Amino acid sequence: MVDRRGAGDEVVTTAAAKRSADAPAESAADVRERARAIPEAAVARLAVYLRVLSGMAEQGVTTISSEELAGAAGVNSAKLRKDLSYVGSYGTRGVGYDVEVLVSHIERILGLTRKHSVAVVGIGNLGHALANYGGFPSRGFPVAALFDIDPDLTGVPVGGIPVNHIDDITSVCAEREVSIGVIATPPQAAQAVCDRLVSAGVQCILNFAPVVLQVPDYVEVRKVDLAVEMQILSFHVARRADEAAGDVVNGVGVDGVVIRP
Amino acid sequence: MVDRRGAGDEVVTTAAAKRSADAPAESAADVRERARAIPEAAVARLAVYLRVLSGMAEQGVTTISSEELAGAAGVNSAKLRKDLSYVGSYGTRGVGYDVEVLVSHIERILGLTRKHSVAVVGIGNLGHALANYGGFPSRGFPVAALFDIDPDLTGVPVGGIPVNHIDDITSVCAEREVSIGVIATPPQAAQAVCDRLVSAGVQCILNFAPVVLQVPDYVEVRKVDLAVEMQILSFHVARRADEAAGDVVNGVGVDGVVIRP
DNA sequence: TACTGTGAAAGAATTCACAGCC
DNA sequence: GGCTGTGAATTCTTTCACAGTA
Repeated sequence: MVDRRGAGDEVVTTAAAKRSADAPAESAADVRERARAIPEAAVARLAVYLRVLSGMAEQGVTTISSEELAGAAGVNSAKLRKDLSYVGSYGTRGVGYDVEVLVSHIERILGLTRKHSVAVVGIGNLGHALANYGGFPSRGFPVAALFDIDPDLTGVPVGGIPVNHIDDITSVCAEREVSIGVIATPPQAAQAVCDRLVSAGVQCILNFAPVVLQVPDYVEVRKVDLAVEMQILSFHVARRADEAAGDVVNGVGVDGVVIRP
Repeated sequence: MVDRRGAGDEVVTTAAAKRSADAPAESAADVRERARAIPEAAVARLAVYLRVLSGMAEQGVTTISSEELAGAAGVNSAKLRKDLSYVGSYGTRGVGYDVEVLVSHIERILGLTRKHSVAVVGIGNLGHALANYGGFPSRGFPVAALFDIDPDLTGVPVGGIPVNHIDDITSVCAEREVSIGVIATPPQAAQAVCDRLVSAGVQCILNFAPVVLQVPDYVEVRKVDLAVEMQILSFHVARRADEAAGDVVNGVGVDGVVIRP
C-alpha cells in the first residue's frame, strides 16, 4: 500500500556492467540510468564515503585503496568496491582511487552539484539546534527558512535567519526555492505541518517527530526517531545480557570474547 | 573485519517454529533464543509498532487487526505479522491482537522492562536539545548525566541536571549506572569521547557526530548523521529530476504519477 | 467469516573469490 | 605483486498465499 517502488521501475542491476569501460564523458541518460540502479543501502554509504574522502582530500591525500577507504568508513572492502562500482569504474587496478575524482563522481551521483535549500519547521530546542547546525550549509544544504506557529517568535532571528509564521509556508518556500523540509515540531503537529509542506511543493522531508507521516507517493520521507534508536540499543543490551546468562562459560562468551563483569 | 556476528552465533531462523504452540509461560532461555533470532530490520520496526500501540492504548483501543496496525505504522500487513511472529503468537485468529498484551510482549523483547540510564556528552546546541527532549525519559530512558569539556559549564544545570566535566566520566557513569552514551560533540572530539565512554564501561552508543567511530566488537554503535540523511534526500531529488527529464511523456511519469511542474 | 501465523518463493543486499589490468 | 571490478554464491529480508483457528 505504501510501496514506493512503482511497477515500471524495474531494478536494472547489471545496467552499469553492460556499459563499456572506456566510455567517454557520460551522457545525461547514462547518469540517469545508473542512478536508478543504485540500491538504497548503497546510497547511504556513498554519503559516508564522500565525507571520509573529503576529509582525506583536506589532509592532502591524493590516492586511496579500497582497503584503506573501507577501514575509514567502517565497512569491508568488498562492499566498498561494489558500492563504488554503482557509481562507475574510476579506480586504477594495482593502485587505488584518485580521491578528487571519486569525490566529484559521488557528488554528481548524489545530486550535490546543485544546492538544496532547507526549511526547518518548529523552532523549539531541536529546531534551534538544527538552525545553528554548521553541518548543513557546509555540505550544500543552506537553511533558507524557519517556521513556527508561535507568533511571538515571528521575526526573531535564529542562527541568522528570522523565523516566519507557519501560515506563510507556501509563499516563503516558493520564493526561497526550498527543496527539503525538516519537521522538528511536537508529534501532534507533525502531520499537519507535513501536509502544508507538501502542498507548498516540498517533495523531500526529514522528520524528527515520533510519528509515521502519511504522504503521497511522490514525496520522499526520511525519519530520525531518537526513541526508536534508543530502543534498538536497548534490545542489544538485553540480548547481550541474555547471552551472558545463557552461553557464558567461565566468563568467556561466544567468539571467546570476554564478557565484562 | 568489523563483522559483529561471531562464528558461534548462528542464526536460527526456525527456532520459534520448532517450539510447540501451546508452550506454557516461556522460560528465560526461550526468550533468549527468540531474541537472538529476530532480524535487525524487524527490531527497528517493533519499536515503531510499540509507539503506535501505546498511542492506541491511550485512546482506549483494546484490540487491533494486523491491517489496522500496519496502516498506522506505515508497513504492509504481511510484514507486520511476520515481525510480530518473531515476538511470539499473541494474536487471536479472526479477531486481531490485544493491544496491552502486544505492548507488554514487545517491551519485553526490546528489553524495556529495565531502565536504561543515558549520558549525553557535549552540551552544545544539540546536547541542550537532547537534555531537554521529553521523549527519552517518558520512554524509559532517563537522562542521568551530562558531560562537557568546558569547565565553565560544570555545575550549570541543563534540563534539571547539572553538567559534569568530562574528566569525571568514569566515576559518574559507574555511580549512575549509565548504560547508553550519546555523543553530541564536534566531530574532532567524538572518537576520544567514545573511547572514554567505552573505558567507563558503556556498551551502547548513539553517535550524532559525523564520524565513523572505531570501537571494540562488544560495543554497539548507532549513528544519526544529519548530513547523510540530507544527501540521501538529495539523491532522490536528483533521481526524480532525471526521471522527469528522461521518462516523462506528456507530463506523466512512471506509474502514471503526474510529475509536478 | 475474518483474521492470524507461517512455510515457501521472490527479491535485495552482502560477501566471496578470482579474472583482468597496471 | 597489488589492487580493482564483478559474476556467482550466499545470506538476509520481504512478500505471497493459504492452512488453520477462534
